[in-house]
Amino acid sequence: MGVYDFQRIEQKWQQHWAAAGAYRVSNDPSRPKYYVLDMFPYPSGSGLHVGHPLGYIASDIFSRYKRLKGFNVLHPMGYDAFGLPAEQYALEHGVHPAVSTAENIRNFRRQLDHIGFSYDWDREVRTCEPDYYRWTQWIFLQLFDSWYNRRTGRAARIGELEAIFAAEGNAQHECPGDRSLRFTAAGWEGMDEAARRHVLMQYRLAYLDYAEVWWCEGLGTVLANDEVINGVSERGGFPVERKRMRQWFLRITEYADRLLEGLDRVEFSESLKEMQRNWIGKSYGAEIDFAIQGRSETLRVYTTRPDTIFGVDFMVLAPEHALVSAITTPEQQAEVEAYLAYVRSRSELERMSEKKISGCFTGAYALNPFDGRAIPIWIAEYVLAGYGTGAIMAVPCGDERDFAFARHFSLPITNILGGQYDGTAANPTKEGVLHHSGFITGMPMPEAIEAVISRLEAEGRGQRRINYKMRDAGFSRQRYWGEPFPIVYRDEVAYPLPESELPLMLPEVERYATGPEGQGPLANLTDWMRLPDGSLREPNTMPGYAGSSWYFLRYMDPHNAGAFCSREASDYWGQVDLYVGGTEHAVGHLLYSRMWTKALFDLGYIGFDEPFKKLVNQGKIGGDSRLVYRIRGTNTFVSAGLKDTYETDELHADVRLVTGLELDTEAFRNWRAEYAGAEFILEDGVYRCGARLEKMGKRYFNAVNPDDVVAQYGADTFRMYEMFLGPLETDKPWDTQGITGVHSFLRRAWGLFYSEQGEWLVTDDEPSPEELRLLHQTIKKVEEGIERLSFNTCVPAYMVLARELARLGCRKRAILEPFLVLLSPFAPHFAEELWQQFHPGGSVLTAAFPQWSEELVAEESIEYPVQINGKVRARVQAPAAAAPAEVEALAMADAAVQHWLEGKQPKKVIVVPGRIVNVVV
RNA sequence: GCCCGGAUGGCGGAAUCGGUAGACGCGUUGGUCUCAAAAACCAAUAGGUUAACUCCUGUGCCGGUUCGAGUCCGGCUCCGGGCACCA
Repeated sequence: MGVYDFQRIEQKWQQHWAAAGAYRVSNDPSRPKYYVLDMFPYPSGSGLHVGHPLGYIASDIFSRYKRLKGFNVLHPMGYDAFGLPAEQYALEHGVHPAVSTAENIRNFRRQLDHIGFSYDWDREVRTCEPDYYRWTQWIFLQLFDSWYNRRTGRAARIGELEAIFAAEGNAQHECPGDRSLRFTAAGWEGMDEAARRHVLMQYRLAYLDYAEVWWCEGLGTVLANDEVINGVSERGGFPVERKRMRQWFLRITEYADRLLEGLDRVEFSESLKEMQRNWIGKSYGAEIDFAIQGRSETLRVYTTRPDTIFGVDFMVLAPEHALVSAITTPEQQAEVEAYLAYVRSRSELERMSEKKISGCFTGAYALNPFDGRAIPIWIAEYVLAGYGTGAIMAVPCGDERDFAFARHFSLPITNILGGQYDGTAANPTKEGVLHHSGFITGMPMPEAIEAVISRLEAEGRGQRRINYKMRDAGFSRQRYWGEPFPIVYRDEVAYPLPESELPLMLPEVERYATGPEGQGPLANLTDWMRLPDGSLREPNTMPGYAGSSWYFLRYMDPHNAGAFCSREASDYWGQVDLYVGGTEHAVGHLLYSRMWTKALFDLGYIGFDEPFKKLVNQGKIGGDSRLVYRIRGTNTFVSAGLKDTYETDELHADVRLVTGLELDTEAFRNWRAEYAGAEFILEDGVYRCGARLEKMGKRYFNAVNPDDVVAQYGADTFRMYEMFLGPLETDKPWDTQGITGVHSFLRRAWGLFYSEQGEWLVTDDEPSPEELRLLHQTIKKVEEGIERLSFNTCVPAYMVLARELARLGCRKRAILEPFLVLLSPFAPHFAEELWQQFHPGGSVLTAAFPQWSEELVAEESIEYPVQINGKVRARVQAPAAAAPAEVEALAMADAAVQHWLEGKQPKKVIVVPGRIVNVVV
């Protein structure tokens, strides 16, 4: 009892909390709620290193603090358990993903439990459990059964759309899948079931479409862009081809504007909002129709700069553009075909990374809609088929890419910028006046943009248009370990599975190999694939982000067998008040979950349309690697200081074999078989390692396991130290040495309560004003620190208080009891153990966070620095309540001040109450 | 190239509203204790200057606003992150 026996204490309280269900939380509408969420982990096989729990610790501290402040806090944890790594492990080792995933989860849980988190484990979710993915499938069906009504700006039921079609056709509701699709009520009436379903599919929020993928016959699989090099597969060198395959998509593009607008209503970091805005990539411009010389077709382009239309010197089509074959002249035929063959051989990845200037003239000419000038039409891979109309008007004097292209092919360049264009580089300015530009000559550019669009619209040659970079999200994976689609196909038409048949269970498979035609492994299960009535199942599965797009809702009502989450529960818990996680999900998970939330809101299932009110991105903890230097071709290692005299190879040594920089050479020999016979060239009798900061991870042998740290110093020290390392949001290196400072703070704090002999030292004496002031200053600092998530500034506040109390010999209950409450979010086991002495059978978890009082925080007297002409020359004491005039009088009477004034009269004296006296001479 | 961040002792960092720069911890140095070492405890620790009291310089660089700038404004440099043929 005398010394701080953290091992005994922590084990005792972790067991006690678990047994008592101390962190169980109920949906209690009579109490104010607060929802603190961590991004749930993917349970990988390698377990946690000290970088992983950083965000979990921060959110745990905040949760505990909010509980002490009287909130009913929802603080859950679960696992994002479907995904690729488990399936690859299955392929290589034959272990069922469910088995390896369960094993990994057990290991994660064991590690988490040692750190003393306050999760309500009764609410745990696992995305791979049928009770969970049943609702992932159900939400997918809601998206399938919905369309986005652009007139009301929200999703609605597909049945409503059918009624509209029957009444008036689609004139009021442009088809997002095919803008040219037009039909009347009579047209709808005339369609058969399959045709109608086909039309509806092009409106659905979850829809089926054909999309191009790389198909490799030799491997019998679809390959990702990065697996294709120079037209052959990276593995095996088999040829690949573009193949259109049926894939599911989410129509997230319909939500682009609301995803942008919603960012103004949430507290995310500016950089993260910017990432999302860039990803969505909204741009304002116009579509313009160019006539093609001698042909009836028109060429439609998208541009953000319609004002530069008189500077168009050539047109460029994407190689995949539908008009290419039609407009190519016989003379250019051979050249165009050769170019298309070249483009087809290049992967998307190469196309984007190499950025070669390449292209080919089609022989055709477009006509400028205003001055009728004939403009050559080229094809080039720098124009992307998937953006805008897949065709551009090139203005080389104003666009860098067009300029480079014109230079490369020696095309003439028209100057519409006057003196703003010098002929050596394009000038993309939007501030200037147009030259040689017909009816807009002399007009400022922003004005000209409007003038051109108005005229185009009046003449029916173009229209205002907004474009987005964001594409609809691919939702099919040719994989096994994911949610099966609750869909059946009859005559190639997709129908939803009835709700009563959910969940559609993921069937067992013998092997995880890809199915025929690039389909998922499920396609190998012919019995499962074909239903008794002859309809077919969907062989692919949903992507990893399906389950993670709504998990924060399930925590609110995790055992509900009748709904994904009752409206009652989601109305009570509402938005996640604080969401903590890494930036790696900036444009994936965080966009998808925002979209799903908006769709569920539109359909009336929840009452809010942004899932996360405030988001904090914790920084990464870097690893401090240790390097050893092996003389090339030998098994002899040379100490860092002497390495330059030899030719060496740098290798990583496990950080656990090194103290400071000194290598335990014996342990190093035993570490791995290849080093068993290692020899060492020492300096000053020791082997010194080199050091480098890099990512913490297995491959650098610099990962520090929290289990080891907790075993040596305890969970409370570990928690405090992780916070003490620096601001939550910045990247910072791990330094195992530094932990002793925090650990000895806890030991000293323990010493305030117990003597070394184990006597309880706390008294019931009245605290002195100084002691009260110290306490209240600390309460204030800690409260303010936690509120603005500056956990790193709280730890020094505790340290100063403990030091000062020790100095004063203060062991008074009136001070130490609130100190324990203050400390409990950071060091819960420590606080709980000592709290027992004050409240046997009670718990610090249910205490109230102490209030600080302005009166007690205030000093009796304040020391004012006195600046004379900007330099601090003296300090004077003044009563805290002194008015500025009194402080000034006291300062002027001070001998040191008079000395510095050298008899001169001050011109001006500024007294900032409580702060400073400034004298200008 | 574009868009966001950031730069403070030997190191991690603090300074919340424009008001004593360097809290707190690590490391280092010295001391106490010890046969010795470790641990623990105490003291010093931005740089320069001084026997000392002092004084000067100092928050990436240049300039500005202000009685007063790490903090605000203008112009750079470097580092980190994101996006990248999106017309």
